[in-house]
Amino acid sequence: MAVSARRGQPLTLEEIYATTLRLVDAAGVDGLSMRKLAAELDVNPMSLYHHVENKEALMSGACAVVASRLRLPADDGAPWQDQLRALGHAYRSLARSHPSLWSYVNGHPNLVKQENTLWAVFNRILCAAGIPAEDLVHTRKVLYTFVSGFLSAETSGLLFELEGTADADSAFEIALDLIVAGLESRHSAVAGPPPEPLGR
Amino acid sequence: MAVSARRGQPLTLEEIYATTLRLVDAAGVDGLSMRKLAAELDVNPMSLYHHVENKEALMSGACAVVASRLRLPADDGAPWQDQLRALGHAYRSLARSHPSLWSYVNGHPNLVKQENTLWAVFNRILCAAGIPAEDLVHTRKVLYTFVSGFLSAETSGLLFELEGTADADSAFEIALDLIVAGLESRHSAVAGPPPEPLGR
DNA sequence: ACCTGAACACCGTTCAAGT
DNA sequence: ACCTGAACACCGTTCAAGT
Repeated sequence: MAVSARRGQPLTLEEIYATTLRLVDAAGVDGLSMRKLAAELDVNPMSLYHHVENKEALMSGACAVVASRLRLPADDGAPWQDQLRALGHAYRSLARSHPSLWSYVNGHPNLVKQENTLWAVFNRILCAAGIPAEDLVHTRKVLYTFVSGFLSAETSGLLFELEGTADADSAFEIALDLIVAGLESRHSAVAGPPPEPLGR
Repeated sequence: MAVSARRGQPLTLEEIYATTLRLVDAAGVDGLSMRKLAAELDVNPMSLYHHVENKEALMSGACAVVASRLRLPADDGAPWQDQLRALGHAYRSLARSHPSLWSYVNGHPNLVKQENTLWAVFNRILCAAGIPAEDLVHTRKVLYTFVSGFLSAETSGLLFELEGTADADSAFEIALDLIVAGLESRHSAVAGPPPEPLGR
């Protein structure tokens, strides 16, 4: 055989990550091992190390594949409240696409480095909400932890059932309501014109 | 020897959990194994199984020990805003007492079952905040995920430095500000003196 | 270039045996 | 009652060897 005794074609990163995600979705992160992954790919366990440095890099790559699928809402001129909610929904649908992976990375944040594009969109919306520049970074971080916390609880099944989504759906709306209301009352928001920085 | 060839006295659950917490604090949850714990206790690895069913039960017990140390603020008649903030701070100090354990349980929520007393205090405060009964459960769950998310990010070092706590401290105040403001504006609050819109 | 087998240093856990 | 040693079925990873 030219390439392998067991497979007709060489391994690719794409199929490695795709199979990783399939296994994690099926059996959770604890149910994934290099050896099981290799078996699923019909390959010797050690072959994986020719494509991926180690298990941590494998997980990190799988996270990057998922993160790249985030569909950031464009700036359509809608009120910042609507744009913030749209961003929240986009993020939530990403988390729900791979629940086990998501609840895992929440405890291993070094696995994924957030893309600048997400922060840029987030900043733009918070500016439109009238958040003063000096509070922008802290406010963004806090809101990020809020929705991460909700999604961690949701994807791990802690507080809301994963099956009947109606409960979690309405809870997420309440979460967004609270965030929007909090931002509105703390900083007199201005929908259309550019934000005016005001002290607190 | 009456009890053991290596130790003068039998193992106790107290020292097992205390040593578990010490190891987890020092090396993280991944740095803990039944074998290392046994070595630290100067005991055969298999002796542990006489006191604890398995590793999951060990972790669950350690979590219960920590959770039992939560000092719930009493109802002192203060405005609900202050009581809510006090509850948040009590919870945060618990999380920060064992950061590695805390960020671990966030992804393994089945390890710890929340005590009714926490929910009872939480409910009382939200009632004082004027949350209608039909929204109470959802609102409580959402707020719980918010602070859990913040503390998960803090204890895992994702967004805030663990060393200089000033950054995380002020971020937590912003988080509480946002929550209080969100509750105030959504439901006309009805407790004690009128709420003051600015936190700090 | 890509894959493999054997080997190493770890795991959690079971079980029969010791005192 | 409490502890132990040997053993089993797993891990991630290294390394020299194969094509």
